[in-house]
Amino acid sequence: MAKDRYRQFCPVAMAAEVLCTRWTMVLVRELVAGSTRFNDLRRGVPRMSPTLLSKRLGELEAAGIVRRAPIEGEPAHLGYELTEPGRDLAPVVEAVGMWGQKWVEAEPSLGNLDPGLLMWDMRRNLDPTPMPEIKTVIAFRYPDQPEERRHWWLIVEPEAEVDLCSIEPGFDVDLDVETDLRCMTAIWMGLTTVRKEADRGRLALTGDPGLARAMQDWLGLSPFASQEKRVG
Amino acid sequence: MAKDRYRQFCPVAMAAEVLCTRWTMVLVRELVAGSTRFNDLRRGVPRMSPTLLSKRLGELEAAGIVRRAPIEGEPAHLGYELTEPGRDLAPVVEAVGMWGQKWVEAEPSLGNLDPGLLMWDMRRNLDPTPMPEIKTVIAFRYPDQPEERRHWWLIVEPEAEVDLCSIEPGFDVDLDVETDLRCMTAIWMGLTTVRKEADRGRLALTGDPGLARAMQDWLGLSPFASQEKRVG
DNA sequence: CGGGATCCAGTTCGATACTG
DNA sequence: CAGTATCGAACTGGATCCCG
Repeated sequence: MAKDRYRQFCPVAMAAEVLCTRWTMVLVRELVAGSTRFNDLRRGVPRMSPTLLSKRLGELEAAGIVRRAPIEGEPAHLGYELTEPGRDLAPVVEAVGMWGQKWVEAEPSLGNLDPGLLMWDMRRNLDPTPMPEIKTVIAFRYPDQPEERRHWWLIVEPEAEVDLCSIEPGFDVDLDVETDLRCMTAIWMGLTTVRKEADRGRLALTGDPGLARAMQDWLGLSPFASQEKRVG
Repeated sequence: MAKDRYRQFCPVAMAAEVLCTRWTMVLVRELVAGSTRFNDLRRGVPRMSPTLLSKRLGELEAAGIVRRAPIEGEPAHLGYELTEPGRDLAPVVEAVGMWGQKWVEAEPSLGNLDPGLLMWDMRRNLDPTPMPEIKTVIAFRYPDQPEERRHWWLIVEPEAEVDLCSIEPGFDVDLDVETDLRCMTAIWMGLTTVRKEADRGRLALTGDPGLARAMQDWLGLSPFASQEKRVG
């Protein structure tokens, strides 16, 4: 099957041969979102086996979508970098995601909860602008989750990438967010808001009141949150 | 594998679960292009087994993308009709196709020649506006193709669907087009033009001179022909 | 002819373990 | 950190057959 694929000259078919194999679209989303290291990519597609991830990356490289390039600051390691054709896949990912947000029912999506994925996405989209310009630590607690996936910390420092930990980082916590994973995911997806859920008592904020009030602002939502759902 | 798929709440992943299984994107392209009958769909995805086509249509129905509906004029038969979510996949198909047209090299595409597919697509996009308002028959001959795929006829009648035959329809032919399949496909894809190929002697037009002159106009090109290629 | 169902062989994928 | 190795399970494609 590897050799004879759709055998259609149509560009949709030619593109689908590369893009519409299992996991590829999700992997491309990770790449477009900015991950370049093998293990960072793994965090974005945790259920994909490393074997298959490696294979898919090889296929994307062969298709000219990614290229191996030294990781910034670590010249010894090669990461996976999008080429120009690869970056140009952003509209494809966007179209797929917008369609999904609009037409896939919320219930099945919220059946696929994963705190690691959620926190990894939140880490990426967090907007420090409305936060104080000092190191800020936000703790998330999901009491409905098993012990090892229950506690997470986001560490925001001016002029640096946001850090995500799943083990106590040892710093003072500025804001503590306690909620169930489903609720936090729904907020992230734009299906509800911090205020609504706080008012309903499904989300508790403890600590810096200013930080608590601004949560909806610094919490960057999913890139697709702006698209209204039309179903379920 | 059928039950546990990506297990990600991300809309890209939820959409990809339905759209990015093998053949599905190509099938959706056919549906978006307007085919509704099982056997019309087959002509658009000739290398897909009927078993798999049937299965995929069932999945699309379960996903709310198509619905069974009586075929116009044939109430006894049920066709596959796009629902509103299904019609809303047009931007996704468009994004994928535009990317393919822009970034997939021409050479591999032109290695997937198929006269049946090409003629089926041409039938669909032919624009009768610049043609005389009477029944017009155009014959295509591909001398490089095996006997049974060599001759094709498009029959254009005012106020009717364009008809495609692969057996002599018995009507007078108004224009005869003789070329190789690769050349005709490249024209259809917007990689070259009727005039260029005629000048190079790779395409011969015999019959009604007006019809011949206007060929580039009535020959509707691929929906992606307007996107310039950036590679090979 | 339209619209499938069945069966079989060949691939691909997922889970887990392991290595440089 | 960055991948390979392995093996059973699931999926795909092709051929064939069926039914109204």
